[in-house]
Amino acid sequence: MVRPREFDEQQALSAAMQVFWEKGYEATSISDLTTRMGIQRPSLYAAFGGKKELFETVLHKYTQISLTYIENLLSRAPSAREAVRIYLQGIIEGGGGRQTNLGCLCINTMVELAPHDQSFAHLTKDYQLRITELLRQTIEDGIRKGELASGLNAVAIARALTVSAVGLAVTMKSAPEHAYVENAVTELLTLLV
Amino acid sequence: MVRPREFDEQQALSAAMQVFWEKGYEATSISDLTTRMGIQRPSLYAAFGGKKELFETVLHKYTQISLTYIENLLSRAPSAREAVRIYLQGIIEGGGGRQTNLGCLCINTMVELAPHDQSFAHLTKDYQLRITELLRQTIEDGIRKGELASGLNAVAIARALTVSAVGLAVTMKSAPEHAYVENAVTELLTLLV
DNA sequence: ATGGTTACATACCGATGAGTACAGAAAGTT
DNA sequence: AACTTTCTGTACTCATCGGTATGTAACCAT
Repeated sequence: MVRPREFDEQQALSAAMQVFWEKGYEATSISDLTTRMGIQRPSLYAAFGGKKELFETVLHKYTQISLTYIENLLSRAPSAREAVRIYLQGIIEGGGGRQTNLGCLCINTMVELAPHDQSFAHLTKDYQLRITELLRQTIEDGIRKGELASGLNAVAIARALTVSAVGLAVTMKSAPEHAYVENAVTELLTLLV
Repeated sequence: MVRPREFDEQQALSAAMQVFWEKGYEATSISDLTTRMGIQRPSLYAAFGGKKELFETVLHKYTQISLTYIENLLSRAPSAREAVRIYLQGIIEGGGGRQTNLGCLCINTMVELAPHDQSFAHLTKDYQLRITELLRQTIEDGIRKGELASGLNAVAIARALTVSAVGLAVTMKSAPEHAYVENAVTELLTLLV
């Protein structure tokens, strides 16, 4: 009813996302966050609860954005194979607000926090399953349209590609040779033949 | 010349490896280390330099052990395809001292530290390249022996499989369904057909 | 304009972080 | 047995951690 927030919550969340993305959860301090979010300490606690709660909110926002982005990417592609190629290529080149060598926030979280926190294990696993589901639909559409061989096991391929996409996102963090990852992607696409 | 160390350095390093493996670099404190290594704070600094130096030593030891283990695994398998299958299966089941849901220390490091530290980026990338090289040799041996089709692109397949192996190790950290990863591995093995 | 409420900003809290000084204990050498 | 050297263990430093108390400024309804 009185005195509205002076900062935009979504904008602050985006800033927090950037910081967690760059530094990881443990290495990010509250001071890092308040500086980049442009707000004061007590405001952070009042608006977002605390470091862990803020991170959960940030991660949730990230998965929403990321999955929507991937869904659009896949559905707008001219063919099933192109869809998968564009998706994997995007991981290499960092499309959709990604910075290549920072990988995927959700995958980073899977590595850092999933083994120690059940809720993060569940959240990150769920993210991965949703990607698999999107890929499965893309592949099945391709089969239905006659672009892909009817004998393909859409579920198995979607799972293999998801695992590979995770590996690709992680590999990017070590700044690999361009030819290395391009080559891997090309080979992975033969799963669709 | 006088008073030898009261602790075994290699044993202490193994203990430190365990801790870093479980908690990651940032989340591990010196107290965590000294407790599990069974030594006192100043002994740690005297013997290993400091947290970062200790971690570098630990990571070096880890890559040595891991690569030797993988090399043996691949070379002892009855066939090229079996070799790759056993390797990927090992990631799922946690062979060779691995604990499944902790993933691979070197891959964890790639995620946590590679983007912020050039030396770790190099070290982890090198680890990955060595695995690729081992896989390439295995595949080429298979082709030479007639187990695998002569038209296969050994380099590309080795790269794709390495990326997938990385993804698999990461995926394991979120405690996925057994069928999910088994399925993915089976599908990935079709790259060798 | 004013009262009641909420956000902001400074300054602080205890706990813990990495790293070290220093004294006492143990070993090899003579 | 005494001396020198190195390791061990306690206790400390200073910085920073996550989180909070408190006073002040800003807003809205009346």
